[in-house]
Order: sequence, then C-alpha cells, then structure tokens
Amino acid sequence: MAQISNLSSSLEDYLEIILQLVQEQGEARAKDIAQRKSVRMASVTGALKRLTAEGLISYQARESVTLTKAGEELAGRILGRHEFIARFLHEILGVDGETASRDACAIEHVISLESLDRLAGFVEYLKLCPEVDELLISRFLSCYNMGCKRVAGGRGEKPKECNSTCPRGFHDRAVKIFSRKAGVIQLSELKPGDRARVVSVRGSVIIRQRLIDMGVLPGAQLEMQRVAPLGDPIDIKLKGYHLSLRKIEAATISVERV
Amino acid sequence: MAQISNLSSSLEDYLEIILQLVQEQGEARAKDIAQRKSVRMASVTGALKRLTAEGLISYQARESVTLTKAGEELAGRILGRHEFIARFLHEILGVDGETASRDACAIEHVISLESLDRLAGFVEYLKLCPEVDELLISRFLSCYNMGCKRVAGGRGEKPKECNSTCPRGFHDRAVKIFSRKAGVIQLSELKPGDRARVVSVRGSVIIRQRLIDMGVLPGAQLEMQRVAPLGDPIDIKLKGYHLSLRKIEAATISVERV
DNA sequence: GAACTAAGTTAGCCATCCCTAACAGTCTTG
DNA sequence: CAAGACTGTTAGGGATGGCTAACTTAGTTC
Ligand SMILES: [Mn+2]
Ligand SMILES: [Mn+2]
Ligand SMILES: [Mn+2]
Ligand SMILES: [Mn+2]
Repeated sequence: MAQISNLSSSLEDYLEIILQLVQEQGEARAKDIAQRKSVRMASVTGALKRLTAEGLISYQARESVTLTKAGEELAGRILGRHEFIARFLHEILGVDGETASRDACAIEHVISLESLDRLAGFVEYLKLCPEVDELLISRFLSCYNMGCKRVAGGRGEKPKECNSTCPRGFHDRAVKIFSRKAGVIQLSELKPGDRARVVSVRGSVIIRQRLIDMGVLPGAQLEMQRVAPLGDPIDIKLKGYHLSLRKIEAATISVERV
Repeated sequence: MAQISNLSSSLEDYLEIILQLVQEQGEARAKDIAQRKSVRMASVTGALKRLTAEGLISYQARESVTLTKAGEELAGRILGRHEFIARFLHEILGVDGETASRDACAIEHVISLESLDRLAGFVEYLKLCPEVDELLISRFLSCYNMGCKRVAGGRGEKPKECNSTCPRGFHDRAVKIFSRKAGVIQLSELKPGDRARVVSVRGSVIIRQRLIDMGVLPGAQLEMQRVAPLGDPIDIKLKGYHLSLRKIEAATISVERV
C-alpha cells in the first residue's frame, strides 16, 4: 500500500510502465512491460489481472493493454512524481541520471504528498530567491564534485585545490557522511588520547542543539580525555576547550579516527 | 533487499528499533519492539530469528535482544540515515515532524548513498554559502506557509498578503503541484477557448527545455486556440504569443482549468 | 496446410511478512 | 505454592509477488 494510491509499489510501477509504453509506442505489450520491469512474463500476466480487478487497465488475454480513465489519471500522477524527484536528484543535486531515476522510482511510492509539495516549493524558492543567483546550483555541483574527488582520491592524498566559489569551510565539514562504510565509530569507543573527527550528531533536537552550541558539529576535531568508569561522564577536548558530556549525549555522536 | 544492507526494509526497521530501545531503555524486549513497529508479537519472534540467522543480533528465546558488533554497526548507519532524512524534511522543508519521520523511515531503505551524500552536501552548502544568509530557511518556510494558507483557504478566496521576503512570482507558480487531487488534466483535453494554468511539464530534458524556452512553465496561463483533427498540432496562446505544439510535446503538459 | 516460432497463459513452487489462535514459560501475589 | 497475569513461542493461514516449466495461441514460413 503506497502512500497515495491503494496499490502496492509493484503495481504502481506496472501502471507507470504501461503509461510510458503507451506514450512512446502507442501500445503496451506484455513482453515490453516484462523487459522494463526486469521480470518474467508470467509475473506480468498476474499483475495485469490485479490491475484489471482494480479497474485501472482494460485488457483481454493476448491483447495489448490500454489504460482506463482512472488508470491514466493515476499513472500520470505517479509518473509526475517520479519525474520531479528524478529531476531534483539529477539536476539540482547532480546525482547520476540513472541512479536518480532508480531512486525516484522507489521514493515515489513512499514519500508523502506533503513532503513532495514542500520539496517542490523549496526548489522553486531557490530559483526565485533574489539573494541566490542562478549560478548557485552549478557552483554547488562544481564545489561538491571537487570535494568528491578529494574524498575518493584516497586517504593520504592531498586535497585538490578548490575553485574560488566554494563557501569557506565547506570541504572541512563531513560532506560524504553516508557512503563512508568503515571507520565510523561511536564517540564512546575512543580511548583517552585518541583524536577523531565528528561525522554526525544524531538524537533529539534538544540534545543536538546543546551539542551544536558547544561546537560539536560534523567535521569538528576532538580529543578524548577521560571516560569515567561507567561511561558517564565523558571528557573531551574540542577547539582548546574541555567539555564534559553525559553518556546519553555521547551516544548520539559518531566519529572517525584521524 | 534494501539498497545498502542485504536485508529487507522490514528487517532494517526491526534492527533500527532494537538499537533505539537499547539506547533508550538499556534493553530491547519483544513486546516493545512489537509496539513500536505496530505488529503482533508473533511477527517479532519470526523477525528475531531471521536477524539471528544474519548474525546481527544475539538472542535466546524469552530473553532480551542484544546487537552483535555487526548489528550495531548496521543499525547505527540505518538510524543515521533516518535521522538525516527526517531532519532535512522537518527542519529544512518544514514538514510536520511525525510525517517527516514516517517518510524518512521509508525513504531510508531505498535511497542510494550517492543521493544521500549529495543531499547532505547540498544542505551544508546552503548553510555555508555566503550569498545565502542564515535566514533563508526560515524565510522560505514563512513564505511557503503563506502560500499554503492561500491554497488551503479555498478557491474563490483572496490571497493573503505575502510578507516582504517572498521572492517575486513565488506564489504565482504552482507550488503545491502534487497534492492537487482533482482538476488536473492533460493540455490536449482542453477545448478551443478554454483557459488554463500549467501545473507541470514532464517528458525528456530536450522536450522540457524547448517548452520552458517558449515560456511553458508551471503557473503560466494559457488559452487553447485550436486542435487539429488528429490532435497534431495544437495551437495555444500564452502571454500574448501564439504557440504551435506537437502532439508529443502537448502530452507532457498537465494543466488546470481557470 | 504443416511446421516452426514467438508471445502469452496457466499451474505450481517459494520467500517474505503479516495475521490469529493456541500453547508454554515466568513473575506476582494472595 | 497455586492461580492468574503477562510475556513470548509455535502452528497454521493468507496476501503479495517473484520464479520455472509446460502449455496454448497466433502469426510466419516453406
Ligand atoms: Mn516506482
Ligand atoms: Mn517510477
Ligand atoms: Mn524504516
Ligand atoms: Mn527508520
């Protein structure tokens, strides 16, 4: 049961593919549907029966599929969502086109309309905002990709020179925090004397705000000072200051040894 | 099979919940897991067996669950993703906290790490960009919500006065394009003389670029002039100009009668 | 028109993941 | 310590959505 229709994600995808095929080729054949969805034809037959039962398509065995009025309406909406999400990922964030489309085709079934509307509004706002000139996106992309290369280039390597438009400090912050597979540990795992860089700060807004106020931001360097016997409190040194964190706070901080 | 682990979304959620419970209460009991996931206890038992088989948790019948090293690592990553997505939706886009968390808990399983990294980078960039002052987000939210009220207020109602920070034209564009349930039709469905507003332009980048160059943008008002017998070409009037669209182009345009 | 081929269907299998109902431990309490 | 309450497990069933294998239908070729 996807967020919007009362169909499963799988059936929504079938419907979407049918609309695409009708638009592109005038008709949708079982074989082409199977190919696009990377499933066997036997699976398509089953799906077409379920869609027929829902009144979204009209088809008779061995004939090509057509969308009913309701099916066309729904398929168009799903496709619209898909295309907006893919465009956001590709054109704004610079995600590779194929990955963007794959992600979009998964997200489209689960994101709420509220989030989607707000995302659309945000994109629109950035484009229209007088303080954000139209080059923002391309400058972000060039800056991000520079950072990408640096991270991808290996550990010991020197960072590439960044172009002049990168905001000060951008590359010092942990930009690629999710794809970092290994080496990310909990703050509490550090031993006295260990130096590390903050990767992410999780937890409730209250805890996070307090930590951020103290300077515990992604990218910040710190040194473990002392861990009390039961892990509470934990003393760290950050930007020359000594901080004492409670166990519950420390548990929300992921770090990476430097 | 979620994008990152080789677990199903459901099992990733179980793991995430277990980590949360361990962090909050020191241990994870089957009953609490069932409650958080809104499933019956029998379902939990099954899930715990599968997670044990994957080596992610260690548990014996009727005892409380603990995470293995590998399980803790993975659960932490899933939770990190969840929290970042929820924070983006809530704190940047202004989505209601509960909706944001629900969306995040679905998106977290399907979004690629590439997209997530780039999203994190984009958020970071906006915060650090010298031309985008720190009030951008709050100004977007106040502006968007103003638009919200206007749209939600009903059709015939006068728009609320917008605060002075809204970019010129923001409210004229179709901001809430996804939650609009009814009344959105294809351009080709209009009859000569009908006036409509563009809701979205889909289709390939090439077609979209051409249409955008001609001024066919979301929010633009147009009037249908003439539809040739076979639907090709379609003549419309837009901002005083006459445009002739091919059928394939017109098919990518969704409009709303005004 | 028979033989072949490609497209599509049916039947039967399996995995996942939920459910209810019944049963089995464990804890509390009179 | 026995009864009852609570927690958790097992057994069995249903929906979904894949798969393979075998069959049917329809179109093409000789
Ligand atoms: Mn999809
Ligand atoms: Mn899609
Ligand atoms: Mn989830
Ligand atoms: Mn989650």
